[in-house]
Amino acid sequence: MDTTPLLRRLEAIGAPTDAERELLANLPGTTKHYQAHEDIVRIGDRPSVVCLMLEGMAYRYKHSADGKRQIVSFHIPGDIPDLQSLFIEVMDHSLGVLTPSTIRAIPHARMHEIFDNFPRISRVLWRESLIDAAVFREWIVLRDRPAYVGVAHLLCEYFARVEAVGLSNGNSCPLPMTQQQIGDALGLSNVHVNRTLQELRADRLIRLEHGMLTILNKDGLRDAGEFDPLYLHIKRAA
Amino acid sequence: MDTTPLLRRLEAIGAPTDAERELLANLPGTTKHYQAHEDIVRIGDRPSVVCLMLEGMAYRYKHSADGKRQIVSFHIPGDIPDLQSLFIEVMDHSLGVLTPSTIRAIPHARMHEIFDNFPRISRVLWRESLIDAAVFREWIVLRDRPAYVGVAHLLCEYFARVEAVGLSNGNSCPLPMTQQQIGDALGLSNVHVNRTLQELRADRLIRLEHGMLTILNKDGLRDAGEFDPLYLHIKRAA
DNA sequence: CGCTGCCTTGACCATGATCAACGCACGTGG
DNA sequence: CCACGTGCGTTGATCATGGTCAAGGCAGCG
Repeated sequence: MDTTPLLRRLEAIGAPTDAERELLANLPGTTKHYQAHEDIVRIGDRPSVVCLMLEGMAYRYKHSADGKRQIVSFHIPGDIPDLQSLFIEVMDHSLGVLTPSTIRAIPHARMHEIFDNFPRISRVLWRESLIDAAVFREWIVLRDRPAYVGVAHLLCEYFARVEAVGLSNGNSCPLPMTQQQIGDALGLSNVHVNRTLQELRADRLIRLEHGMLTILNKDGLRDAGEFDPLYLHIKRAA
Repeated sequence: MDTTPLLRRLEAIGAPTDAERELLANLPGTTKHYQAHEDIVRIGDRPSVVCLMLEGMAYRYKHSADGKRQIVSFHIPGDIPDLQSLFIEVMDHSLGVLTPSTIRAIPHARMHEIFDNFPRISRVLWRESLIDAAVFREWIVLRDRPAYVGVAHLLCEYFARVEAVGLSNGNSCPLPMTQQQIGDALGLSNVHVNRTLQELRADRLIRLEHGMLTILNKDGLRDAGEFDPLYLHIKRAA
């Protein structure tokens, strides 16, 4: 079980103890694999486990009344996208995977034991859930910005998060979402996302081929996306 | 110090112990008053206290790059709008009040002591912060719906939350926001909010006068706003 | 009694949706 | 090895929701 991404977050808060490292290396629960487009939990479910992402990419979504899929977040290794199920019985949204993914399903009771025995882990996860909320706030604001800003911002945020868990390579990282899915996240049509990405390419800010994103001009993309990473509250290990 | 709204939430989770009631009646910290439009904390601040709303109404906001105010949440008595400052050093948004308000400023250290001594309070507040996030998710989706739906939804949500802490009166409650502020929350212009409210009135769904909202047709407003309160996870005391 | 903030109305305009069609790459089976 | 199917990206044409600008009304308050 590769829990490196989660360990990185713990390291950013402070040096993990041996007991904490031991815990992460031997997390209780069972490892599961999902095919692309499968759902992990659905709205209305009452889960008894939480999912730690080990590999792949997941997203949370709802459907609006007219049937459109609305993506509210993307999740990468190290995230626990359904942590809320520990404290809230019924799911108010669904969680699916974009790419073939591996997760660790940890029973709620085990998580509560971990909270009792490792208060620092509990604090890190509470903090993570508050950052989750900070990202939602940012997306609320994003939905009022023009498409060019929104797409650029999404790419900046995504890259920053992927980089923070060590899954980027220089200025490149995998970008497994389709243009349709980017649109579902930003409230744009796939057609308009396409045109916007073309603009970003024409402006020499990004390259996008074979599911790989390369940022050609980091400052330019940041400015285009009005991106200030403060709200991600990313800490780097000392 | 009237902590009835907060007590209601504790009651909804389970019968509070005498010690818990005692704690709520004598929360540490200092009581403060704010004038309408004053800010409690600002983006970039590093607060050393959290604010429990006792009276009035607050809101969290950011400014987008073009200078527009973007409201990301409204807060009513019983809320702790800046709970995140306990775990995240720097504020990534601002918190202000809409109406003259009374809050209890509780030092972070006191809050952490409470968490250590009253684990159930800690769980309730973690749960609250997750519901906070659920509301943000709903607002993300809302910003992709037509104005008529958005405004109706906002009113449904607001009324449900106010009712849950016992501050409504039948189908009426105070609605202290201006149309401009409703627009800042939904990403609409004040002009369009005005026209949308007129439609809702013409459709006999609401009455709105002297800062009081009256819901004339609850089912109708719910349908108009595509409102399903599941995401608020409101529990009622048994 | 006059300000000031908020609500209201009208005219015009732009961003991005929708609809429709085509291209293109990759995977699968004949 | 090629033919076909399918999912995704791309392009063009038309349209609508809601923004912007500008002006007036109205109520509460000093």
